[in-house]
Amino acid sequence: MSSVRERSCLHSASSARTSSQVISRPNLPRCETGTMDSTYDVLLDRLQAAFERIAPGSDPVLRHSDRGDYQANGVMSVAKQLGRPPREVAQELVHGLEIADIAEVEIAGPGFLNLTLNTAFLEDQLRNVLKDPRMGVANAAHPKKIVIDYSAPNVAKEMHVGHLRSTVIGDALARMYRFGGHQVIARNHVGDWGTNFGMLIEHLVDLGEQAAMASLSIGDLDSFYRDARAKFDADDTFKERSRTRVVSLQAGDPETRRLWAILVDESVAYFAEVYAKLDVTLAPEDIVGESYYNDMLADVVTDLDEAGLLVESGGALCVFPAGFTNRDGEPMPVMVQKSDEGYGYSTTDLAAVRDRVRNLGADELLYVVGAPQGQHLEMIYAVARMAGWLPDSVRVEHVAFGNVLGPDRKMFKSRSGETVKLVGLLDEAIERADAALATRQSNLSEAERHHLATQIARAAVKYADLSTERQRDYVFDLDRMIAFEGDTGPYLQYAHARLRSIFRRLEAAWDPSDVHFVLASGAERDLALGVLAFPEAFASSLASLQPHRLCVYLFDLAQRFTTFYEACPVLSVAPPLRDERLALCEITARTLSLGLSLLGIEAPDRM
RNA sequence: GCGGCUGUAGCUCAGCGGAUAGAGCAUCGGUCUUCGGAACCGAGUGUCGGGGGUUCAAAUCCCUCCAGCCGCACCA
Repeated sequence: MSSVRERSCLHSASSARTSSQVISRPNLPRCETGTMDSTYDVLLDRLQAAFERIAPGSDPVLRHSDRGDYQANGVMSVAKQLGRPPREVAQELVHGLEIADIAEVEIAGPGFLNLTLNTAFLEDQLRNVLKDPRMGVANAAHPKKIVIDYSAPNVAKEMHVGHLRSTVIGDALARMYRFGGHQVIARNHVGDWGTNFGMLIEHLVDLGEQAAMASLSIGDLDSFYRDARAKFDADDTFKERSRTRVVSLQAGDPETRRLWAILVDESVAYFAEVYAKLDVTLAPEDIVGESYYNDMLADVVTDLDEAGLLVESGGALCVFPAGFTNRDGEPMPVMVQKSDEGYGYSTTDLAAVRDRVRNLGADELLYVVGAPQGQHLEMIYAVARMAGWLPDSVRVEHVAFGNVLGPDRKMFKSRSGETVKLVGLLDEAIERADAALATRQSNLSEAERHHLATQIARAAVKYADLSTERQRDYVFDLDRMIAFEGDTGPYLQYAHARLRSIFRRLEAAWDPSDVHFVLASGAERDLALGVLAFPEAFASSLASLQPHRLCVYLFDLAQRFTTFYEACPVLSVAPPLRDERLALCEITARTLSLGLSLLGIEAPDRM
């Protein structure tokens, strides 16, 4: 029944954050170039050199630790491999480890290497970060071209919470890839083609162009679609007109195309409003909808035919990739041409793969699409590989995500059982943030307050979506996500605003180039270690295509800051110490701001 | 039936082969004449869905069972 392609599905579950251990990853992609090496990379280099001498190819398994700052867990497996006692191997490793200038090493337990970083080394790293706008993250040495398919709303249909997930996750990944030094090509695969357009265009004709445009331009897309659908189901004459209209559309009839363009233009203008409200980077030129591939479809089928892959089945032309069976155990088809000779979305998706690899030169294809599309995409990849359009050198990932659930833990629906409009949720979040701001004494103007409320609301909604592991479903709970305490976007913004406020109150100038880091207290040291872990968190988050890892890191950093903030006065202490603490604040503020920006979240200076 | 995802504290969730499983919320108790209290500190609770297996080491990998959600050709 639902007809327009629903790429971004609704539904899924979720999760939390914690202390620094979660940051560490084995085999992180190296930060290849840049003005400085990240703390993790420096440590890993030294350890790898020592491990290499004893067991070539072994992994030190470097992780954050609560026993030291870091721990290397690789000794035990190396010992096993060599058939020697682990402690003995650890001794030998430590003996050959050139690391005294950066850390102290202690062998513990069965053979763990606990590493405690020297203050002098931390100072070096902090000074580097202080003057590095990239906060220690290097640009990729080998930039790749990444095509990210995300958002994908449908023409003449409302954007709902499922589109929220695709849009927010896709946008965060796009920002992260760009920051990493890669070239991102965003592809907003808008549903602007297909049999539904017969009915939509006829409905437009019935309403009259002006009335239809008025209806669409106020964002009343759902009722437009619903009314068209109702007529289609109830009225055989209308149904017949719709079918005829589809044929005209596909035949390129100018008048039909003109009417179609009205629907597309009005919808695209509406999408642009939603994107602006969400503050996502998607631009009009990123919209490359299904219709774009229309002219390539016949060619796709021809290519498949020439490759000898086509099979006729029930009058339709299909490809049967190996390994996919239906509920009767029979092979499952990818139908590339229907029995009425029309094309379906599979053909469009194949054309898109071909276009993105062949014409755009993509090194990597990402599909930020709901989890239920998984099998479909797998089959598309399989056929594309069979056809030679998708070489092994091109990485393809389905960046799947779970559903957004309502309070009842079922698919998020309004009281009347309809899908929930995305703009409605955003507006409600803005209202709540605005009301909360209004209760605090502030000298903000109405306009300033509304702007701030919008920033907070976006942070609340986006962070709630991003901070959970993608594949899980999560419950959309506005109260929880907009709370200013706990693991929320507004909490992170607040931490940042407090930091900025310190600098506003700073009366005398301070010289960042002449700061000495003593890190005398635990809170200062913990904060320093926190900021220095940013490159790891970023690399891990990007490599796994899991923005929630960056969220977990930022929340941990914010907590380290507030602990520091309680324990360590900044402005009221004398210069050497004051400047050190100011520097820590400066680095922390910039790291929070940068990290949030990579998630598509703004960090206002005051709130 | 086949395939996919999920199952960790009262609730929402981190934990991606390592040492005593961690956060937030909620609860209880503290701090504070606030560099912005939208804060901080402390306390408690766990058959990591069950059962096998691999491993020096398993919430984590493999198998199996249970529960929930989702997908499986002419809609996209």
